[in-house]
Formats: sequence, structure tokens, C-alpha cells
Amino acid sequence: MSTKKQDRREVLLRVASEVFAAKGYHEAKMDDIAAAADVAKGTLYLYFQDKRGIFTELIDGLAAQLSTSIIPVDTEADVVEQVKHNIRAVIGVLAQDPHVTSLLFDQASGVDEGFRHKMDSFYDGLKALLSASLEEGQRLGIVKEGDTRLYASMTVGGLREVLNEAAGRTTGKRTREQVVEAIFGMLQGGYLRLDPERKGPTRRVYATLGVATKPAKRRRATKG
Amino acid sequence: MSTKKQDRREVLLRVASEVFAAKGYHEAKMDDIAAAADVAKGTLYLYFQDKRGIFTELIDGLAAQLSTSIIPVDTEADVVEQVKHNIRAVIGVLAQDPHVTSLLFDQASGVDEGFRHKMDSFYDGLKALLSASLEEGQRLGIVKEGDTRLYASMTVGGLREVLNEAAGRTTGKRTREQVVEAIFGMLQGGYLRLDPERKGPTRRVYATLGVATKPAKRRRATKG
DNA sequence: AGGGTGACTGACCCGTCAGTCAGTCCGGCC
DNA sequence: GGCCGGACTGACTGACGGGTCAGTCACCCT
Repeated sequence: MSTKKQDRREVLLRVASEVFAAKGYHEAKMDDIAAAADVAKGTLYLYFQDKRGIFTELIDGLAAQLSTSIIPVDTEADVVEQVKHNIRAVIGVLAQDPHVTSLLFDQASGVDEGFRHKMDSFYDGLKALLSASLEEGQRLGIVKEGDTRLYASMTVGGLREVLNEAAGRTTGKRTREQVVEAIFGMLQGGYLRLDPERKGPTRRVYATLGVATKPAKRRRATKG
Repeated sequence: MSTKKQDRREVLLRVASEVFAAKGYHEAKMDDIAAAADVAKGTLYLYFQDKRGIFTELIDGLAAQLSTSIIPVDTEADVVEQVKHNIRAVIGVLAQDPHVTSLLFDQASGVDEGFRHKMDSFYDGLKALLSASLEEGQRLGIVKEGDTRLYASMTVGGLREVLNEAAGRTTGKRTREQVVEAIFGMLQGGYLRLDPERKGPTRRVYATLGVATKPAKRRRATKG
């Protein structure tokens, strides 16, 4: 009974997340979701309050999972492994539902003003927490001195980008563990190796940044 | 004449960017923009094709500026300074128009499907370029071995987060140079200092990640 | 059988908003 | 003054799409 209804609900949620992820919040019409789920539009309203409610539920679920996936770090035990564990945990949560992840990362702000504030506070909370942890780390001498808030932002932003990218690709080229190692390596030692006295043997240059900026695609249906 | 029209156009663009940044693309109505600019809605259509056109122009302008703000790195000269210069340049471009920056960073994907692809390719281009540069750097021995693509993503994501954050705050607490130094420091050496043998003198834990996940705000008008 | 229940349907309703255009205003020119 | 043209206006339109609800159907119980 209730189980059956619950199952159905979950199917609908999953389908909705796919449509949202494929088209973005605004472009995903309720009709699209209904069609994708092969039910009538009205049926959706038997399971959810409204469009926003579906979206909210998806995001909130992921946020809740994220918020419980991280363990406190005990400095008496193996810190490296624990930090890796946390990275792994976050990746795990996000990788298990790529559709929703991509919503969280680049659709959430487009819903409406209220939702935007909500997302802002989510990210702010995340960063505040990480920042506090890093300060603690500084006191313990395992985090470099400096602006922890900024470290936190870079970390969150970097993770976001990497994971969102991973969510986009259908088949991840890298194994999860490679990603964990790479992220850890970056936090641990950056990637630049600029010995100040160094002179390169050959003169080489980086490519210039030249990003294609196509003109906006016109797509108005002409009346005729 | 034409100058006057051009000036007006620019004023309208600026106003539009503020409204877009304040409300987000979809919540920003043409009426809002017109009201903010103190002109009639029709006037907007004397200067721009359509709503999307205004937005596109804003984003494209910024993207174009970004794409020319970075200099090739010459390994015979002071590499550190050049890398910093590039970081500084990017920050400079983005800081000079915070409204548009925030559009680029968290509104652009919410416009429509076509726009989304456009943005995707913008970011992909950015990352591909950075990644290529890093590979070059690896050959020169100034970049750590590893997945350059992933380094690129983390860097772009991290920058994005930091700069978007900076764009949000009305008064930046940090000076631009502090940001440059911090970012450079992070690329250069990460921030973790985890001596493997280290044992902390006291047992301390990081705070758990406990992000508030308020239930979705219902805003339906109940029928009764 | 028949009638009660609840899941499901989809045509319809109606608010919203991008985009239009007939009309006004104004400055310059003959 | 009278006319022209371009800038500007804002009421209007039509499409669009979220949400509704009267009606249908399948199933179960008596």
C-alpha cells in the first residue's frame, strides 16, 4: 500500500531529477516530467505539492546526505586517512546521484529568490564549517597559516567543479580513488613547483586564453 | 547622435545587469529593468533584440574580456610573478564588474538549454586551456605530475567560488593582493601540513559537518 | 452483481510576462 | 507656423505553462 505509493513516488522523483538535470529547472516543464514518467500531469500533483516542491525535495535530500557523510577528524589517529575518508565520502554521496548533483551545483540558483537564499546559506554553512575546521587545524599545526575562509572557498569551489564535471560525463574516466588522491594531493601540496632560482632550459610559453564566444543563437519563431 | 544612443545603451545595460544580478535571470522581468532604468518597456526593445539578448551581451562582454586578460608565461623570465600577474588580471576583470560576474557564475546556466551549452563550452574551453598549460608546465618541470585536467577543474572551480564570493560582498574584506597571494599559495603548496609521523599533543576533533537543511518553505495558498 | 474507493487522467482555466505597435512628444528645418 | 522623423511610451496581446478537478477506470469487498 503505502510502500507501493512510496515506490512510485521515488520513481517519479528519479525521473524528475533526470528531466531537471537534462533541461534545467525552468526548461523542464511539468508536462515533460509527466511524459518522461509516462503518467498524466495531474498524477504528479498526487505525489507532490508543486514543481518547486519536487525540486526542493531533490536538493534537500542530497544536502542532508552530504551533511551526515563527513566524520570528525581525530588528530590522534591517522589524520591523512581520515581526511581522505571525508573526501571519499563526499564524492561517494555526490557520485551516487549525478543528476541531483548537477542540480545542486548549477541549477539551484535559478529557481527563485527564496530558493537562492536557501542555497546561499547552504554554501555559506558549508564554507563556515570547513573554515572553522581549518582554523582548528591551524591551531594544531596541520594547516598552513592564512585566510581559512578563503581556503574553504577554494576547496568547496574546486570540489564542486570536479564533482559536477564527473557528474556530467556518463562514464568517468578516472576512478574514484584517483580523484581522492588528486584532490588530497592538491590540498596537501598544490601543484606548482616553482623553484625561485629555476631557469627553464628552453623558452616555452603557455597558450593564450582564447575562448570562443559565439553570438547568441537566435531562436524566435517567425510568425509566418 | 550615435554616441548619445551608445551611451544610453550602456546605461541600460548596466541597469539591466544590476537587476539580473539582484533577482536572477528569470525573476528579473523586463518591466523591472524598464522601471529601474526609468524608461518604458518598449524603449528597451529599441536598444536590444530581446531579454535574452541583453543577458547574452553582458556575459559575452565579460567572457571576451577574460579571454584577453591572460598573458602567455615566458619561462625565461620570472614565472612566479607572471603567474601572479595572470591571477591578478583575472581578478581585476571580474572585480571591475561584480554584477556581471555573479551572472556569469551562477545565473548563466539557468537561462535556457542553448545558453547552457554555450556556458559549458566556455568553461570547457577555459579548463582545456589551463590543462594544456599545465601539461606544458609538467614538461618544463614546474608543475607536479598528475591529472592536469583535474588540476584545471579544481583551479577554475576554486577561483570561481572565491571571486563570486568577492562579487557578492559589497565591501571586500580582503585586498586584491591578499587574494592573489592566497590563491598563489594554494596552487604552490596547498594548505595541509600533514607530517605523517606527527602526533598531536592533545586530542582534538574537527566539527562535524552539520548543515542546516530547513524543510522547503511551503508557500501555497491553502484553499480553505 | 453492484457499489464503494482511490488512483489516475487530461482538457481546461487563468495568471503571467515577453514582445508589439499605434500613438504622443519634441527638436529641427523650411 | 507647419511638417517631418526619430525617440519614446505603455496599454495591449497571445503564448505559455503551472495547477485544477470532474470524470473514468480498475480493483476489491460484500
